[in-house]
Amino acid sequence: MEILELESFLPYRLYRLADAVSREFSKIYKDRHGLTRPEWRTLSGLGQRGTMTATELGEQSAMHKTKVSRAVAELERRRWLTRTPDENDRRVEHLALTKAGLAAYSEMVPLAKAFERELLARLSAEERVAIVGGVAALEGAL
Amino acid sequence: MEILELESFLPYRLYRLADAVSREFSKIYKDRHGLTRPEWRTLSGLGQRGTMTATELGEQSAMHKTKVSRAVAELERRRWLTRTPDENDRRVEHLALTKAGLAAYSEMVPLAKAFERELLARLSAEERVAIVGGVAALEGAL
DNA sequence: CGAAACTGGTTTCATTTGTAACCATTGAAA
DNA sequence: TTTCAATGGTTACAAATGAAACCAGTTTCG
Repeated sequence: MEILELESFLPYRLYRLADAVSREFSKIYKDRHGLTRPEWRTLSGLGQRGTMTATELGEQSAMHKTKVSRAVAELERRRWLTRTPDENDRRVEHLALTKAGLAAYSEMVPLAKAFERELLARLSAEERVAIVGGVAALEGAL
Repeated sequence: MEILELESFLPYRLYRLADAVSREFSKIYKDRHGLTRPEWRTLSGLGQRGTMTATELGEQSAMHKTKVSRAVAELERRRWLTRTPDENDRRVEHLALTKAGLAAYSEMVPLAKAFERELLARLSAEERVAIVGGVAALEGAL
């Protein structure tokens, strides 16, 4: 009978790896500020781009619109972001971080960068090229 | 102010990639048999190894014991696996697939392999080496 | 022995998620 | 211009998850 070796099956390995990395990284936003992953991505997206609509946020950070909606609601509750209705289309809201939101963002950015740097630092130069290039290639293949 | 580019941030890219691949792959076990990921992993683990305890399953497939417990309960409900109490330690149960479980497993294995093959087929030989090697390297770094 | 401490596995409860239905508004078509 | 499809965003509900408490059974060690 034909057998599948789970440990070497790419979808499984990829998922397990991403899960482990993400779990480790989540400490930065979870332990410090009690953010969920969608909330972190929302904060991060707005910090990076300045202002975005919920739909744009969903596209940029690969989140379903319900996740975006809930994350935005929570960040608003914390007064980390504000909504500004669009002039022309009253369905649309432009989101932007408040001072408090920006403060949290700029506190976490260096930590995030350090995390990535230290992760990659455990690899050789060739391995770094391999993982980054390999991920890019697979992304492109989808 | 320092900015983080989410789109090129490795933890994010890795997670998004794994999520996309996993989502696509899940169709094989979800659409066909209505299995969840933990259930699929449990089936797969037992199909591969023949017999395992819940704890071993958790180690092999990187699942929390509550996930294993629930997945095993569901597969048992379907009569896809049976439990046999251990002779010496009455806390332990040895799990094994029934005929029906094995049938489902051997039906899905070729589909899983084909999925992986077709995914990798979209890459060049160098890219394949890169992704597989890169993933292995990062796994090792954790 | 007999009281911890530990381990395999299940259950409970709160939180997170996904799907689908929904509301309001806009754009296209008749 | 009225109707119908599409779009931005929220909500309701069911299912999946994680953490911690829990229930046997086992081991350790005074």
